[in-house]
Amino acid sequence: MKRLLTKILSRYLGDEKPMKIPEKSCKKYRKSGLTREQAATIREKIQLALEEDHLYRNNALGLDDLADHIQHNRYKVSQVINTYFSKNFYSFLNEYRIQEAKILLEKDPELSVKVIMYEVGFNSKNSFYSSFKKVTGLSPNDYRNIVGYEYDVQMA
Amino acid sequence: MKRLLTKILSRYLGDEKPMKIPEKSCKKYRKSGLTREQAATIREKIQLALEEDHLYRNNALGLDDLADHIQHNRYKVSQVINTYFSKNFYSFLNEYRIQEAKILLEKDPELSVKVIMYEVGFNSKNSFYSSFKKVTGLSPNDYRNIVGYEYDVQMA
DNA sequence: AAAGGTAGGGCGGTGAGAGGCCTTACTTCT
DNA sequence: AGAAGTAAGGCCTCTCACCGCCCTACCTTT
Repeated sequence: MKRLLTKILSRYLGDEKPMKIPEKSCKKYRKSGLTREQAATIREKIQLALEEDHLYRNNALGLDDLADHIQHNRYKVSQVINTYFSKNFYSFLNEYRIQEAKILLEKDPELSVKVIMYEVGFNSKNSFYSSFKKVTGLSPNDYRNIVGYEYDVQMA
Repeated sequence: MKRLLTKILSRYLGDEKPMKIPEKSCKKYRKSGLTREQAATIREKIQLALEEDHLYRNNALGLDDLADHIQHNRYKVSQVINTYFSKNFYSFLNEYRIQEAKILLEKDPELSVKVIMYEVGFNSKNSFYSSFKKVTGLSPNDYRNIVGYEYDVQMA
């Protein structure tokens, strides 16, 4: 348990997700024929596709599939993700997966890590672990334990 | 008419379409994860899509649509066209269009060039003319006249 | 005036390279 | 022993910058 606490101190503090909005992305838009309005539309559709339709649960989802789903050109979809969210496609996609994984880890302690991994759209342990660590700074089980611990603290 | 004859002499002679098969394309295949068997499969599907389904008549056809139609990754489809047929997507596509245009020009002298152009999948004069010239060496009307002329000669 | 033909701008395709995913195999922890 | 986590390597997808084609609009020819 001490080990976990040191992990909290070293990595989990101040982890409130910067979620930085790009400020000088307008210049980039000029490079291709993508208007700001169109970019905003595409952005919303992308978010709907993931948040409402949970496309990320499809473990074979690719950029083409997403572009298909929202009926927009793949180049533009890629560009919007890159410039607006400052991420590449997979990083963007996986954050949704990890987000759901975190919820499942907290909500249902009986679910194995493996089951959760498949549930949220990953196919392999390794991908899941590395993505999870990249986002949260912790491995899935550590995260589960720490969230449980913090929950206890708040109760006390 | 003299002008047409000089055009025949200068550009139309020996126009029997080389149709060169690529010989050293194996090297390129190694670069990506595309096996020769897969490439052959994709190649056949591409040809079926165009020759049987006449996809080229769709005036908005893009690489993505073709890839969708035959259910293969767009990069692989592109690679097969590039390496196997030694052409880029549009050149490849347009040869099918021009091929049908030539037939229509010969078969039905009443059809206007514009109608034929739309019929075979082009949207603009310019694209049609330049593509047609690239393939046949002549403009559509010249081609029609020359073919008619040669036909008359053969009759005589 | 209508058909044939020619020049710029934007979208789409291309190719090389980076980075992520997946597989296999190994180590650690319970 | 089984589940969790890590590491290395191959394959595949995405990305970025560039190039080429298609389209709009304007001349030229008949």
